[in-house]
Amino acid sequence: MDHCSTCVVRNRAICAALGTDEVSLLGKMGRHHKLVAGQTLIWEGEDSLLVANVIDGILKLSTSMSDGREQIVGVVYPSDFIGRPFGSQTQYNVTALTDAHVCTFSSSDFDRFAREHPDLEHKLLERTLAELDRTRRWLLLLGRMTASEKIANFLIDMSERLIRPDCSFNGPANAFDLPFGRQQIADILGLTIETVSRRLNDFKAQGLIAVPSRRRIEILDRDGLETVAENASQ
Amino acid sequence: MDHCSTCVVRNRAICAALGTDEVSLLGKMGRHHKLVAGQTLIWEGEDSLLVANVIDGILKLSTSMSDGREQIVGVVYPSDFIGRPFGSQTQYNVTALTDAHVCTFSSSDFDRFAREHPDLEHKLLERTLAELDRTRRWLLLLGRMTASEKIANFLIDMSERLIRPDCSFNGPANAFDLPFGRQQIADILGLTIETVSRRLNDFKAQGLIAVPSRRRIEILDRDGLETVAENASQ
DNA sequence: CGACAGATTGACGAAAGTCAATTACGGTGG
DNA sequence: CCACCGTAATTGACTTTCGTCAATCTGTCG
Repeated sequence: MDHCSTCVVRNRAICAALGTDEVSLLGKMGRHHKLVAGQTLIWEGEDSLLVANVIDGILKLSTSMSDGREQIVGVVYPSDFIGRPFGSQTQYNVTALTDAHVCTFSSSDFDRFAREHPDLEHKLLERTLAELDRTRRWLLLLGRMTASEKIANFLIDMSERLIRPDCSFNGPANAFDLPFGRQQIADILGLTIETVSRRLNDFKAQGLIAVPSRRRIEILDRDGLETVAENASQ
Repeated sequence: MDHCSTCVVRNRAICAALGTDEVSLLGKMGRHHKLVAGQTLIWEGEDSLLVANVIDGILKLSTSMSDGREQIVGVVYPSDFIGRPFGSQTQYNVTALTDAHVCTFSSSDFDRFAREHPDLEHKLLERTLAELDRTRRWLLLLGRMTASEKIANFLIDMSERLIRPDCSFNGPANAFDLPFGRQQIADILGLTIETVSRRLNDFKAQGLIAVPSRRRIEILDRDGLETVAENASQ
């Protein structure tokens, strides 16, 4: 009955702030959910009714305009936290990119529990601060970088963040599968799929990367890619 | 000696989470600082040595690329909190846009104090979550909006956020002074000063706004401006 | 093997950037 | 109070980048 004791993210999710007794208290409030790829867990603008831990899978946070233009504003991985505690509305959609498992809590239950457990709130604060830093760096990418710079930075970022069956050290990977299609890459970088496709081919032609299949990326010249990421003109 | 008891932001800054005794403890750790317009308080990439409350004035948070391109990633007003607690590095510059007063704390002192005062951390968490929401909405603006849409949204945002000698209710202002020059507006919106200038003139020509002096904006047709903000094509 | 979504490629257009010249504001000092 | 100066902002001509639309290709899966 107590899923937490066997939970694969027990020591990496915010639950790591809690002792055995407390985590089982929290666990009793939580519900396991399976999501299929493409399924939306939380809708933009709806009342903030639930928060969740990601157990397995990858999800996107996105906002869109009335005419359909979309911007992905965050990507979450196993052990990451989802939702807006202490707030009335969630400002973005949360959608599974792959099949996923999440552990959901009612917002009000979670908020109450968190207020009674400062260590949990502290963990949440550290995560939120880190996410804010990351998001602010993304502003520079969206506001000031060219398409080539955006894509180079994106690839480097992915090579450092994917491959996280955590634990054992593994530096930046030079070959990996993206969990995104071209449209999603475009929605992350503020570009169109055509531009993403063209610039990727440029990189291929320059020998910086190889793209053996749709979602697979192999970085052949990391230094070169990093040069493009800093300053496309060099 | 105890500045806190007379502090104008005592009840709006994160200090509002603390009782009289605790705030005076915190106050003993704080240092008053005057900044002149243009002065940088924290440099991007340097060790995170201090955090601060803004007492008076407006400051920008910004990052830049090696060739000088700059993106403003945040703007802070009186009662707002500055800096990166619980972290090793600050990821952006903090620079005064106007003459300003801040109340600074050594990061390590503040971190220790915060961990001992859950209510303070909670306040900080709520602020950080709100700032993250705001920053994520900014991603949509930078990634997916046209210049006209960006500027219309910016003006509406400003009309709602300025005019905060707080307290007394005052809805969105239809006339206000921007605390930014054209270059700074460009650095917020990911544009050039020329484009900002041209689109502002378009709005003037359409009778949406008036620009009686360099930094003054008068919104003449808020509905029209909101229409442009949502969808420039309408 | 074939169908279909996803990705690529090409031709074209539009939006924003660049560079350069001009104008206007706002502060200073006479 | 007015003239002057320097910075900031505007304006114009031109270029570049990226987006749009349409056609084609490809790999994934039934």
